[in-house]
Amino acid sequence: MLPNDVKNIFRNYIREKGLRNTRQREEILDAFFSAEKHITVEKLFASIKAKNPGIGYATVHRNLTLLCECGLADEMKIGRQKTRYEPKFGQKHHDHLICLKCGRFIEVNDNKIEKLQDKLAELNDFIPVRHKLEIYGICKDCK
Amino acid sequence: MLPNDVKNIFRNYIREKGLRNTRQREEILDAFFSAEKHITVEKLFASIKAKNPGIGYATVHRNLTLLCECGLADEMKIGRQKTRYEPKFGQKHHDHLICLKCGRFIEVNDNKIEKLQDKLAELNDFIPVRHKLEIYGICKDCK
DNA sequence: TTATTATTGATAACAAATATCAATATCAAG
DNA sequence: CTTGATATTGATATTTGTTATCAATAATAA
Ligand SMILES: [Mn+2]
Ligand SMILES: [Mn+2]
Ligand SMILES: [Zn+2]
Ligand SMILES: [Zn+2]
Repeated sequence: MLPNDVKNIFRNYIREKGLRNTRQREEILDAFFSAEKHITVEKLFASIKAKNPGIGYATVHRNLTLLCECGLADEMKIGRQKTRYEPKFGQKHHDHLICLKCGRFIEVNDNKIEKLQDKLAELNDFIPVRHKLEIYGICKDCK
Repeated sequence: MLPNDVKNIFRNYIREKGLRNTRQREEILDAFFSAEKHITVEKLFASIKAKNPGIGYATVHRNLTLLCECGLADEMKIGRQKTRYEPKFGQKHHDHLICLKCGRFIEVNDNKIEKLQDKLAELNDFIPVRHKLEIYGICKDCK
């Protein structure tokens, strides 16, 4: 079961925008926060469809977009792959090590790197807003 | 005019693979190394077509792929944007600051960051192969 | 010069993301 | 609890960027 805070963020966002809550929305929210991180629409759709064959792909897609809008999800594009989504709630920023063999995502954070990035931006008279650091290589299980 | 080394790398690669050199290939090579960095197929195609209306989009695309294969170009995907290509010849690795307003790419390199990345990978029992660091924000001309 | 076959350019096919739309469900108001 | 306005859904069409196809042409080696 997922924290009530998460549900409330979503429900409040929906109400505030004059939208409506639906069975599908609750299902998608639940499934998304229970599923593997960095999931594609396709996979999330499949997992929901297993229990609710009536669900539509477009509905899942649309609601993932909504989840991004209200800050409960982040969209990520890795190379030519399909867009992935990762649930976001009360966790700080992180970067990824991505295994070239098995595709595993390892979440990492290095405060020194983050600080140096800010320095680097400043040095170039550049105001950093967000960043993406991906290290591709071979994970311990694959070597 | 571009260094003869570049032309030779391309020509040698072509010969070694049993391929053939063509007027279009020379044109594309020239145009690519004269054009703005981080260019899309579409833009490169347009710039070539201005002088040679007969050129085909697919030909430009195919040859950019060839250039990547022989190490004279790097492909880069930024979010949902079209694939970009950047010429590569005798220059070391760099990362990018990307302006959210004007789209400008600023090339940067920070050796400390690179070292820390390797450390971070090692700490996770991960063999780094390549990485991508993009810092999005506002460039000095846009703020 | 000739034969072989890689290349080209036009266009078709493909895949992912998004838009469309009629049927349906939500929910505020009475 | 109805009812009416309208947001949502699910099926499918459209769009977009990329890649494949193929007949005509051009590049190379013999
Ligand atoms: Mn993550
Ligand atoms: Mn660059
Ligand atoms: Zn792995
Ligand atoms: Zn700018």
